[in-house]
Amino acid sequence: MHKPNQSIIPLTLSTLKAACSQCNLRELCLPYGLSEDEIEQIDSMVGVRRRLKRQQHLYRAGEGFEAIYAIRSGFFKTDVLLEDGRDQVTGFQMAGEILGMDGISGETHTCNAVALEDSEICVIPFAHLEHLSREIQALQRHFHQVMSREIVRDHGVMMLLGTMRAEERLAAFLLNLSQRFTARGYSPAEFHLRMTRDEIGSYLGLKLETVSRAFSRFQEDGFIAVQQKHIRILDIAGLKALLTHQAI
Amino acid sequence: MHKPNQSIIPLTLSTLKAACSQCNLRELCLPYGLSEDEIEQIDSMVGVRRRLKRQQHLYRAGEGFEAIYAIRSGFFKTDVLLEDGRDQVTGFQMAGEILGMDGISGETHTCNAVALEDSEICVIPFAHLEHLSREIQALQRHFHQVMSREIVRDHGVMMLLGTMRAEERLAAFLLNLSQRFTARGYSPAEFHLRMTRDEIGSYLGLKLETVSRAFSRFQEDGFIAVQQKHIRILDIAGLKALLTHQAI
DNA sequence: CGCGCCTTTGAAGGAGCTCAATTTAGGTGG
DNA sequence: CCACCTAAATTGAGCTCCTTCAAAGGCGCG
Repeated sequence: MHKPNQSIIPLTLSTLKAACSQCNLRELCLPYGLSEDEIEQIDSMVGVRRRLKRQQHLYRAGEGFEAIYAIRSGFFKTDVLLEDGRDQVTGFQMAGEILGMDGISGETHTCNAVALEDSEICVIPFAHLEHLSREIQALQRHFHQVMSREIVRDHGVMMLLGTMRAEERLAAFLLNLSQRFTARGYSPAEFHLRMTRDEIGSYLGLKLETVSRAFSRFQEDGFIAVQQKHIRILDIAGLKALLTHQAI
Repeated sequence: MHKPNQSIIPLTLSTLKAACSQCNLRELCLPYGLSEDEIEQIDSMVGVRRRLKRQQHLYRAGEGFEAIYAIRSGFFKTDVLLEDGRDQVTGFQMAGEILGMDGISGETHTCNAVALEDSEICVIPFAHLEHLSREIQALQRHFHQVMSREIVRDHGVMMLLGTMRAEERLAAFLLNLSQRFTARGYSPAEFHLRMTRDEIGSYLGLKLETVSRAFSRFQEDGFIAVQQKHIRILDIAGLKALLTHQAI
């Protein structure tokens, strides 16, 4: 069932134990206030870990759905394809976030998930998750919240795509990244983009040239310092003002 | 807790019995193959019905979340608001569809739900739903699928907003409505739009004038016949071709 | 029957796209 | 370790599709 080109970390006693109870991303993936007992059960829910190299697919649209995935380290994008070849990046995901929920509704995944850097994920067989969340109320609630959060996030993207101009979209994008990096203990102001201008553009409904121009404009205006994929935010308030002070 | 201007249909024994087991939308709301016993349990999950008049809010962004809602009859829109006043319609919902899942992630709803015609909804207290889906596996699975379907739908809208030109967006919109009306036993080719050009435009990321022009263009080209809110699709294949034969 | 809201249509303007050329960075093999 | 090579990013110029602004027409509701 697993791809030969994806390295599987076998479930020894020690890696098993480490699955969730030892994981420093626990507060991102799991609810608070679980008992020792419950955490042990959840540990056993995580089937295997899997490492992916940059540009490897975690899953593809059309593949059978069996599990969802928690990102332990690394960075992903998800995208959907139209028959005529057009595609759209639907999201960028980082450590502690969940991938694969698009597959629950049908038998198969509806989008592709691709690692944008070498990454490690925890495989959570979905049948097992459903079984456990019938037993552990906090887990059930948490999973529902994770799915709902994805819906709310999508609404935000729809708002961005539907009503914002190019520079507002990019500002919103940068602020969102900054906030998520911060939540993971990284600098809010300085980070490396894992994706290309083209991928940013696809996500934001813009062409890569427009993204590039907006970056340059932000730099001229002193909001950020850009050097290729390296971003330093110099004026967070300024970026936020771009969003609220609606330019029509 | 309920709004004084919303009529509540009290839960008498007869309305209760009618809740799901007698409902002709059952196959849209609920999984197949439930036992008599399970359906009875689910019947009891539906708290009350509520009628809403055109333009009434079912819930508003910021209101506490307590229940999700199944549309028994009528038509709704959901929209999100930005601080600066811009808003975006995130969806149109019809009979058999579920509203309110945006509220699960936090304590409160994140969007507004407004009836676009006189409607009737079933209130499903969320705590009750979670309780029951811990007992009835098919219900649990079904609810997960409903949430996942919403995520997949949102991805489709993102694709539409991110990559399609105006006429493609409108064609996709009409085809989607047609397909959903068909699934409900209505004509695939002839229907009344419940929303204004402005609301369609908001949903599609276009201005109302652009929507109007695209309607006129479709009529000129013989794809549809429009008279205000009344739509008759004359050439479904033509509309579909607009989507796949990517212009550019 | 009149008023307001929704819709349609026209004309001009602009934001972002397309096409194209150049620069830069990162990876690879000698 | 350096030179090469290719993919990614930047920047410019012209164009296009959608928006904006404006005015007129139509439908529904009180």
